Amino acid sequence: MFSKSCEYGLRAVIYIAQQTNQNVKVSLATVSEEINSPQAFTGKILQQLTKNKIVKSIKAPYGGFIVEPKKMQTKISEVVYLFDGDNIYNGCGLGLKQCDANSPCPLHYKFVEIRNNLKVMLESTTLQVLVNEINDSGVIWLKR
Amino acid sequence: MFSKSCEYGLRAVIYIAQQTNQNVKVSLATVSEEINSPQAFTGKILQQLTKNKIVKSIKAPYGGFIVEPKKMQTKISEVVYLFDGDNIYNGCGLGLKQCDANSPCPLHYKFVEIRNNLKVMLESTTLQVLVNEINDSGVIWLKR
DNA sequence: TTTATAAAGGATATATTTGTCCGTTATAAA
DNA sequence: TTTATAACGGACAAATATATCCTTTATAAA
Repeated sequence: MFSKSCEYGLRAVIYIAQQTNQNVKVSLATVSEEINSPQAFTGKILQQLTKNKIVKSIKAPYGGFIVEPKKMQTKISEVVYLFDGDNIYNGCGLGLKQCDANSPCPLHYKFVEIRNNLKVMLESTTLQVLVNEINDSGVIWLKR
Repeated sequence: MFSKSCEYGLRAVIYIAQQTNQNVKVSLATVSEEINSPQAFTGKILQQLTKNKIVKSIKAPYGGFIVEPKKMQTKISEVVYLFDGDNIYNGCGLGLKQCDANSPCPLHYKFVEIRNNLKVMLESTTLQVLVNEINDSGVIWLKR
């Protein structure tokens, strides 16, 4: 479904958001450990999230990553877009460049609903929403 | 969503099924031309479809590929499974190995419905269904 | 039986994704 | 001001996906 980069990116940002919500700043080492991802590669992922202002990095001793309050409104779709673009919910299921109601591929109409559900889900789910749900349930599963 | 191999595989098998339905046997050259895919690579794809009995190849002058009548009941999910496995509708959206109702990732429940819709769609759509729809609409868009 | 045709399949090439290594940079704390 | 820490970023490596080339094999038709 998503690329590895995107999966790691989503797990990382959700983890950081949840830790920020507990007033905890987390280092790369901690993130990669807690989401079970390769550390150096996760470093690159976090750089992308930082450049795009989705997370904030503190470059210093006792530094690390946080999600600033206003960025808790970040939609999951923005994170997905950063790593994988919008092909997953806007592209043709059979890989055609041009595929719409005017010249639909044989699976076009069957895909429309599914892809739209996915899009709506990704666009209606913010980091804050996920953090709240995690807080309510008490457990966070991001590493197995 | 799907790999290139899977996209080519789906386009190819749909095209061949539709041509078989018109009593036309098609060569690799024709298939790759009509679905706009690289010929040699498409050859490998067709070999996989042949080995898995989804299409039948006739290795001879004036040979080519057809979909045998009983294979018109092949589900799209079988083709997808052949190339991409079932991760797309059975795997965790965040890439966790273990993710279910007992230990759900933060997106688990939001994904359940979407992935299930996809699964149902792929499992309820047969080549015959698509060929009928193509025949009804009169046009087949598989190459742009 | 010979020949021409088209698929099969092995070897290889290219591109992209995933992943690592290591020196550089910023900065908090001593 | 010095030092230790943790992110940054460039170069490189490995794995996988995508794609090509060319020889071999099967067989229909002449």
